[in-house]
Amino acid sequence: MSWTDERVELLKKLWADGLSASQVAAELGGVTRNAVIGKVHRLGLSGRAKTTTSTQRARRPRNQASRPTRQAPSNPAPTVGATALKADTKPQSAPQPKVKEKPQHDAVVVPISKRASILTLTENTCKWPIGDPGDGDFHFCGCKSEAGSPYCEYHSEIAYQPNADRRRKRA
DNA sequence: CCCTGATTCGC
DNA sequence: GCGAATCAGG
Repeated sequence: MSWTDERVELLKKLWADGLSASQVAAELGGVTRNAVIGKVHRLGLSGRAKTTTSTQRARRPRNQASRPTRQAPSNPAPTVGATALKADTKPQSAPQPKVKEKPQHDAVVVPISKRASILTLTENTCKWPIGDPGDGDFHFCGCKSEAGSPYCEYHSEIAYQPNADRRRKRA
């Protein structure tokens, strides 16, 4: 994937918009965050606002040339539907409503939607829709989602909530 | 451990 | 020029 002008434009736009390199990479598709960062640097727009402008990082000392030939990780191709939000309920491990409440630290915070756009969604971002589709204010949760789940911790519970009354007289 | 960007270097 | 590897900080 070469950097076309449009690609670069979008890159700059997203970068300037405050999106992280990984976000931009996920949006662009076909590129890793490293590629994005590299490109950003080459373009000369590093450090848009504030970054780890502290220490000088550690420059490559040397002897890194001995790198095995493993630069082809075969792109797994992201599956972020950039058009329709298909309900890919694919709980491979059967989402059993376990009662093992795990009070780790704090309560599950949620109402903090990152206003994630359809493009910023990745494999590990909560795809919980917020707002009305079609409405300009429609967005997604965007929080960190559990591995294998399209939603974050909070929304997963809602999504996989066991039916309340299933004693519907089934034929 | 997850993420972030930064830098260097082989291609 | 490009991007992986690696680093370093949060």
